[in-house]
Amino acid sequence: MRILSSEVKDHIGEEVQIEGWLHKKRLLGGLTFINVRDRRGLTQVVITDKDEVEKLRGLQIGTVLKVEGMAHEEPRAPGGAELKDAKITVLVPVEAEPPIEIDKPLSHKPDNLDTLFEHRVLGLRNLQEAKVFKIRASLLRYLREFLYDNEFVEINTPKILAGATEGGAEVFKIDYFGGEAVLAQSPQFYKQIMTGVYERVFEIAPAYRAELSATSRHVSEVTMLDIEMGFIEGHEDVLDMVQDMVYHALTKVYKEHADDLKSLQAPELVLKEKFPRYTVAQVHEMYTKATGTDTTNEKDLIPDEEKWICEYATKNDGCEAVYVTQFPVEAMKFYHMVNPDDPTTVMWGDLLFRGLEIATCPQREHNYDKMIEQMKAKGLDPEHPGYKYYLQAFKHGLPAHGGCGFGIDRLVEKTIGLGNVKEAILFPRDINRLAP
RNA sequence: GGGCUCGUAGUGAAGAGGCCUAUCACGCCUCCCUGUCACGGAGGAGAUCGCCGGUUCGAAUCCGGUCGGGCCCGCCA
Repeated sequence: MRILSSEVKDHIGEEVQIEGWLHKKRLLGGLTFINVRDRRGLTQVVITDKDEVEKLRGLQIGTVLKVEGMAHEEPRAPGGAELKDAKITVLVPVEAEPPIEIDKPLSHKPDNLDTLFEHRVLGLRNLQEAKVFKIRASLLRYLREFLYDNEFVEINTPKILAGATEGGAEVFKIDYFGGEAVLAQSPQFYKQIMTGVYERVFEIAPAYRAELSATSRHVSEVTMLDIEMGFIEGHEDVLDMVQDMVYHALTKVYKEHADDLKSLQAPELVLKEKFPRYTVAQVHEMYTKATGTDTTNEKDLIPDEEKWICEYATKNDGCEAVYVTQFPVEAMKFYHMVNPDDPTTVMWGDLLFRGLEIATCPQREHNYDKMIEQMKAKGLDPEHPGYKYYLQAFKHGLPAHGGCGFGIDRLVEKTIGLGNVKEAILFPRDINRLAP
């Protein structure tokens, strides 16, 4: 009967059996230590028998082993317990030398990322790399937990579409039984439609962006958390919900994974329950005044402003997450709602965290006639098949609603303090990488 | 798409016209070592210095091209 690494200490004085991967050998002559890795972590095994040590000869890191031995309490062993008088059985022999190191931290220098991803299959077995994706899983878990607790229904929408309609990013064209289709760059239309069913919905799914962007914050396949909620009383309801969700997930993860985050050298979390909010115009004005670079005519924030306002908010508001609201009407998409109190701005806020935009949170125009009007103003044809089904939902009644498109990869990157969004993705896809 | 950068054993780095028959660390192989946990010690194998061409008596090093990365901008989340 197999027990796990974390259970060895509960079986002191008993003959136990563990199974896992050979993680590290340390031969000290008459005494050999090996670490065996399983899903819970490492078990230290002490081997003194020459014949048992000889079984390990030529076997590389990654060998799948069964180890039977006596569980001993041992203060000198990691975790306070180890296996002694061990008998080793090789379940899957491995003779190939791993191309990268498994038991020492891997280089994450930008110049070495290509090697990191080239050997990703084995590099992910590195304990430090594995921690990144455990933390990612926890973030997703707590985001989901918050959304379920707030009556959001999890949905799945199609990723193969007839044509690009959301506007914005470039799309991938694919061959669809001889015809042309595109990969979804956002589930936005579908989630808005679904507010007509459940009021509150969310989806965690990939989105595909064919942008020729080669930066530390872009990939071709991203994991998006898309949220949409109906019957809002104003844009603030959306911002509050997303804020509370992020606060919930980050504080939980920082508590649960304190040790892992520390070993990954993640920054200390500086967060307030209520995130500071500044308008785009305010940020432009403050940034221009502080740096001398005039951004007052920019319609969006420039990347350096995103960094600057986050540093400003951390210092002055004690919060690394900050909302930038009221984007200028020049940047608006046809589905945005114009600010009723100020027609030069749109009900649209971006959530920034540690210098990077991680979510965009707009309120949508929900009035059918106004939508048609706004589409025509943008030169779009409401009769176009790409808009037909979408508009049907409005025609038959959608409440005031808004939501967010939330970049999971970027959240993981910034939570851990990584330098490139790709480091937060198991197998990243960018303009020049499609494998592994 | 534009600008700027970088390609040296499996991995990470040093070398910046001759001292290079290319150095170091990790990993690998052999040997020694009974409490290691980045174990330690001795030895060994492993690189046509991304590729092509040029300058030079001489090129890892300088120049041109090419291929492949990276960073930033634009675009975008």
